[in-house]
Amino acid sequence: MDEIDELLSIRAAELYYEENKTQDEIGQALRLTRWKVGRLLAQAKQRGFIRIEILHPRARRLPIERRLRDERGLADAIVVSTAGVTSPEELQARTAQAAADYLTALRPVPRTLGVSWGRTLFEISQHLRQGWATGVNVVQINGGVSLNRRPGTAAATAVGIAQKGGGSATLLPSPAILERLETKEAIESDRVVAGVIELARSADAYLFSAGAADHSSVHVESGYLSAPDVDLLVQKGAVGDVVGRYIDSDGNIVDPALDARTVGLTLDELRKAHLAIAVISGPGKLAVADAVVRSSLCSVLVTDEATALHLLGG
Amino acid sequence: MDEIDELLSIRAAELYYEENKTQDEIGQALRLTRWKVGRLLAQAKQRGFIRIEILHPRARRLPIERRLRDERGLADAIVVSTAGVTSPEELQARTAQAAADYLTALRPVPRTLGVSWGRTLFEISQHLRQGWATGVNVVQINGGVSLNRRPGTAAATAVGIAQKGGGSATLLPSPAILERLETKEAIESDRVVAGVIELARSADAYLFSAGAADHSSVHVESGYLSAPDVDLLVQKGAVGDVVGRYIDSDGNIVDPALDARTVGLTLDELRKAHLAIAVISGPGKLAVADAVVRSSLCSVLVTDEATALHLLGG
DNA sequence: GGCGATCGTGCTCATATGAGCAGACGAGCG
DNA sequence: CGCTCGTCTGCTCATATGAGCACGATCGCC
Repeated sequence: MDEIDELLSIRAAELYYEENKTQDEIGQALRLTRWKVGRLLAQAKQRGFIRIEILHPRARRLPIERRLRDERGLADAIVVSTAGVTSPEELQARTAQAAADYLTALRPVPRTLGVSWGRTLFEISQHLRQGWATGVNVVQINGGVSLNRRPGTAAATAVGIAQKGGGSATLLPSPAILERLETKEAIESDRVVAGVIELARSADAYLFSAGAADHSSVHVESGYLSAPDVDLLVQKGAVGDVVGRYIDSDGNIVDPALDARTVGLTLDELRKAHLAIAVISGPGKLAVADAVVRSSLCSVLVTDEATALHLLGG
Repeated sequence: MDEIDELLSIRAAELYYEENKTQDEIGQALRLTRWKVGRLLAQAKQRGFIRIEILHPRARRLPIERRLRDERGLADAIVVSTAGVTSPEELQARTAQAAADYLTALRPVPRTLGVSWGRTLFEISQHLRQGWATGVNVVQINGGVSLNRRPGTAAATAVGIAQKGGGSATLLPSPAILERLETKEAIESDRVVAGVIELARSADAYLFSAGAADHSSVHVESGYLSAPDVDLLVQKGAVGDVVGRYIDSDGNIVDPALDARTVGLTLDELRKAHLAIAVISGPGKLAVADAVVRSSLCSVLVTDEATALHLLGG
């Protein structure tokens, strides 16, 4: 297209989209036939001169979702729009809302839902509506109730999701990571704990997030790991954690010894699940998000536009 | 509209604009009639959820132009889009291009065009195409050839516009501002100078910019005024200058004594013109732009979107 | 509880738009 | 010089969309 046509297509686009004239009227104004106008508009679109944005906190990006499904082999993907986002909190809220919406619309409704805990999960629980489901029982899939500095967040998450969904919550009464392997094995052989883990294994669906491998991690905040511990993990290639288990960029366990002291479902159990919903968003989690998707830890991903584009761009 | 309809309208908009489904298909997907879908889309537009932007350096904002004409009484207005602008230089270039386009499309073609000089005018001269008109003679409307540090800019502007328009340029061989009133009167009574000014008065159209009242002014740069002079003018209420004459926010001359020493067309002569095209853009010129429009110094304004919205918002 | 006002709904019909096609035009080549 | 090929143009026709209308539900008011 030469410059004259390019300019005409811009003039046509202005009249069409900003002044909502018909293509015929534009044709008269610019001394073109209406078919020429239609073609100019089509070219303007195709060449990317026209950008249509949907400005709404609940807006999604369906074309990106499709690409994620097709190119990254996900069963489903939910991508929230970042248009008009001003703060990290807003991004987090939008993603949590989208996850809550996805859960609410999920069919068939899971009878048992396995959940992890953390900031993201807690926010999802808050965005769920009272009565989002009827009779959904919730079970924790990794430990972490007791040592939390902000007590009750882990429990509140599971209980909140269950209560709003008209079911009950089953907590996993165990720390996330234990100091000694023996203690971990002893705890796992406890009848109650073993029962909870068994229940978690039988869940119809899992909902979890992933943490970045840095000092802002809930594991550091909760006291399960120290800042130097995390530095060491990063040195070994860790990009983040999923249900308390640190993985590298290929989704492999970074520190098997540490992993053996971590209570809850294993990553392979997650991988075998029919429905594993990961909710991961924010610029700090690009690497983990990629690792999770690359290693098929989730079948469904809820994320933001920027993260999604990163997953597709690499 | 309740929340459920709001969400539906967003879903519909996603399917319509991002997935280009027909309203009928969307109706089937969301279990709505196609008429309902059409109404949801109309509401989404009307409530501002849908934003359509035209991303092109030559794109204009016609609705804003219309409002400027209607609400600020301009004969015509050209508003360039700021979408995708990354630097002040780009904004300047877009505005200059728009002014050049406007001149080129101007009918009837002016036989004599009065021009001021400065950074903006120079850039317009560069954006004009060879042969933008045939036989347009250009005359300077205010003094300022000699003292310029970057010599020749003022002359190059007028000469460039004339040469590309197949005409000749008439320069005003005088400083912009003289130190003594007597000198100014002597210069104006010179046969050549008086002849040029007489020619300028008879021009069919005027093209000029406006300067902000600060130290970045070309008058400071050219040595006609010192920084403290400008500070004093600001103290007296100056918001900027037009053809070398400093005005307050109502368009009145700030310092009559200084004005009497300024060579060129007077502001009232500009106001009486049939066609006075002001080209003013950039965040530093909001106040002058407002003063120029408020006091009818121009009949046509070429500006950027942000400045235009400022003119409408106050 | 009856009644009108108001709103939302799904229709009919007119209009706007896009797909596909036949002819015109011009560039490149034998 | 004439041919062919590809591109662009303006058409026909099918489809998508929007305006306007009649109906029924809902609500407030008496």
